[in-house]
Amino acid sequence: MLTLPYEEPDMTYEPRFGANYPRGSLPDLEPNPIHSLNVTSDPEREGEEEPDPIHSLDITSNPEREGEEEPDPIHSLDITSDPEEGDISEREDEEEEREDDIQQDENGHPRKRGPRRKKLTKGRQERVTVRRHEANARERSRMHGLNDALESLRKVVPCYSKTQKLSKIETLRLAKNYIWALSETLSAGKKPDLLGFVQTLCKGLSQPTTNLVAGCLQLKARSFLTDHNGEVTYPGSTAHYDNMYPYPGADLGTAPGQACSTLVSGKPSYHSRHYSYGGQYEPYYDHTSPEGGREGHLGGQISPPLNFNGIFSLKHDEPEEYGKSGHYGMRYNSVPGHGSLSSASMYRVSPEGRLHYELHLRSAGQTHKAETQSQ
DNA sequence: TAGGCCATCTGGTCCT
DNA sequence: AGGACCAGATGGCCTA
Repeated sequence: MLTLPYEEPDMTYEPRFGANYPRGSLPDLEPNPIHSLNVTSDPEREGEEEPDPIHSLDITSNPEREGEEEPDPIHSLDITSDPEEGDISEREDEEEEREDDIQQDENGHPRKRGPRRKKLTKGRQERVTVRRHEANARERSRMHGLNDALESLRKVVPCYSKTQKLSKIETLRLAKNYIWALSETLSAGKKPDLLGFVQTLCKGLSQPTTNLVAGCLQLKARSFLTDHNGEVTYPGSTAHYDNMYPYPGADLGTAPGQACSTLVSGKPSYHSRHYSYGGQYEPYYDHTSPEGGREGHLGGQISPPLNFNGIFSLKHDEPEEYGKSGHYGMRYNSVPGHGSLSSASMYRVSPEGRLHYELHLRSAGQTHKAETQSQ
């Protein structure tokens, strides 16, 4: 629901292997044989489940089989080699259990020929099962780690709510936009344009996520919606701009009405939304968005314009306060006496506490306290 | 009920 | 050889 087709050029691709069988081409499955581990295909064994035509184990690691035809497009169990085959008694055991090739498949077509199948011994079957279970556990653990990292990411992107979590894909998109927006701010070397910042933040996000971010940022989503082409549209009134965010004029060192009046009076457009914050800065949105607003410049490459030979430092205080409220604001804080804009600070504000993010730009000859703060 | 999102299982490939 | 990584497949849950 949250996810809309994003601007990834093409999400479809050629699979590396033959795993993507058209579902229609598969035989009808039992109600739920899906993930069972089938290590035998002996149809005579009573009381056992039907082999899963999809996920049954197919171990064909015998290098001698290279170049042979695939034994079966569906992963039927076919264990044809075992590194431990040197054991004579086991070999005899296998010889007994070796089954003749089934001459016909279920459709009456002759089966492909290949190495004669042999059934698993109990011990080997157990080993296969154990290895599979271990691999499953590792995979679960790996995915949990991935999800943990994603959760960490959720907490540092501008909109975080425990009650309404961003989906994975939206989290990544928002994070990318966030990085982009911050990078633009840094590369511009001037105080950020709030509206533009939020617009960049919401580029390509789904409507629900845009609304969520808007809610978090106390903005009206419609004021920075983008159209189908990724262009920002302003559907009419701008009257609500001045209550989009509680503009911290004091924090910015400008009169409260100063920047806001620019917001209201100026018809903002994505390419001309340069608020004057005192009028001392040149327009800096000469390029646009993470989503290819600069045709021919990035050539489809989506990467933030981070330069300056600088680094980010993200100071995230009191994370436990985070998420206590679903209502956050964003404000920017100038540092008195830092007219050079070597440092820009940004807050996420909740009623309970203020989270202070400081962006420190280290450029030639500049040293900032970020370096002295523990990471 | 359809669609989105997610967790999980699974097997192929790559890497150490 | 074994683990990591990846992507396909599937079912469950939730929401509009």
